[in-house]
Amino acid sequence: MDYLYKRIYCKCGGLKNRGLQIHPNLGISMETRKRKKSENEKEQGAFFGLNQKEIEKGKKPAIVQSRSCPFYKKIPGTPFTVDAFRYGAIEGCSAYFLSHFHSDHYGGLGKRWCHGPIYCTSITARLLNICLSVNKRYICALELDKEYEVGGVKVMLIEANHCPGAALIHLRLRDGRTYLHTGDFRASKSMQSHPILLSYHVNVLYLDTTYCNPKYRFPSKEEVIDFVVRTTRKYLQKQPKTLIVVGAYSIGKERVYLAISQSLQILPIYTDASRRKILESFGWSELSGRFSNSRHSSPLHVLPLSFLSLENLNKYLQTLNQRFNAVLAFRPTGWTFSEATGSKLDMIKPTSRGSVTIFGVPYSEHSSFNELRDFVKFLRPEKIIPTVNVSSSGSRDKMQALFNNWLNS
DNA sequence: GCGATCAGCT
DNA sequence: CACAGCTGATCGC
Repeated sequence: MDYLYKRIYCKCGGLKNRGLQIHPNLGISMETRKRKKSENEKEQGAFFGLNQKEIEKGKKPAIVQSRSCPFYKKIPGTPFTVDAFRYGAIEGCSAYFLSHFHSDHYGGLGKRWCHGPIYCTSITARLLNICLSVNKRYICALELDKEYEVGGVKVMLIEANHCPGAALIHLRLRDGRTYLHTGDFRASKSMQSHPILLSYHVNVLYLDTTYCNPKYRFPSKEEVIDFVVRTTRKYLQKQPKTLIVVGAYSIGKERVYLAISQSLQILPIYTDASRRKILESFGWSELSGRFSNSRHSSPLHVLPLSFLSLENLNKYLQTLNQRFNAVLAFRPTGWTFSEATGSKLDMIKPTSRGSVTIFGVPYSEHSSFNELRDFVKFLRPEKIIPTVNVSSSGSRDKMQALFNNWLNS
């Protein structure tokens, strides 16, 4: 058991950052590395800030130090960047915003960060300290829904409905212009009643366009949670000695297991020490009060998503010697290929073998296509700068055509 | 050995 | 598929 546990999901903090400080001498050696052939290599190079010479030589932006910060991470007219920590010191940037604590956004942060103050929510601030050992003197925690002045700009962080600590960044410049950077977010109707979004017209919107394609339709979080709870109840009725497992990678998806714990009164939630420490740092009493140290006495376990295979879960079940005789696992992923919409959730077919059953559920922490469209139509910004799916001109053009359509109808 | 990075993978 | 990592290889120190 210990072997399985340590090897598969307890590696020194499990959730620790792998990407750290840029090294000044990483240059030449990287060029020898294998590279993926790409048709629009040249175009990508230009987009990601390689100079023309480098592009003509066929260089990819593999060298961190020579790769410059893409334009969409810089906020014009301000000394700010957003989620830009992997480019060393950025010229003209005196305040580095971090929208939320996921590695593709905080990449480059670590104990040696020294390029300037990092502005984020208090949950994200605690995670920077706990997980990445970022020097406290660089961390500036801002409360949600409170206006601050930073470098002559009025700043407000707004709940992003993504992972814990994720924020939208609302900026009001001295010249009267208003910008909104969504970081990663899931747009919702309730966001549309936020006072600051109702008070100021947004000139430029930096938008999380992860699912900016009509094929991305999925149910609300509430519908998925309801499905998970109903399914759990059904399995427990049939087999009371079922172990419930919820997969998760770093932070995010907490509501899924919290809802199971709350609605089924199977109080204790078991997870490993490193994840527990992180979850407790959120300061959510309804969650922190439910943890158990004992794998054997808790019927609800939170395990790394990568661990959720039929084989692993079957082994895991064996290690809990007789306490449980079946496993019901949920794999909350952004989007499932199966066309599971709100009304079709019950059509989701699990994979199962022996006494292990795994359900993939479309619990998304990004906006669906329709949610994105409704949010943009509500804001009616003059300009939209997508921050995701920007590496190919094809997808950029497609998105721009959609934006034009939304704003002109 | 250790930290940092990337391609490849899921 | 796409998310948000994880793994192994490799490099510099």
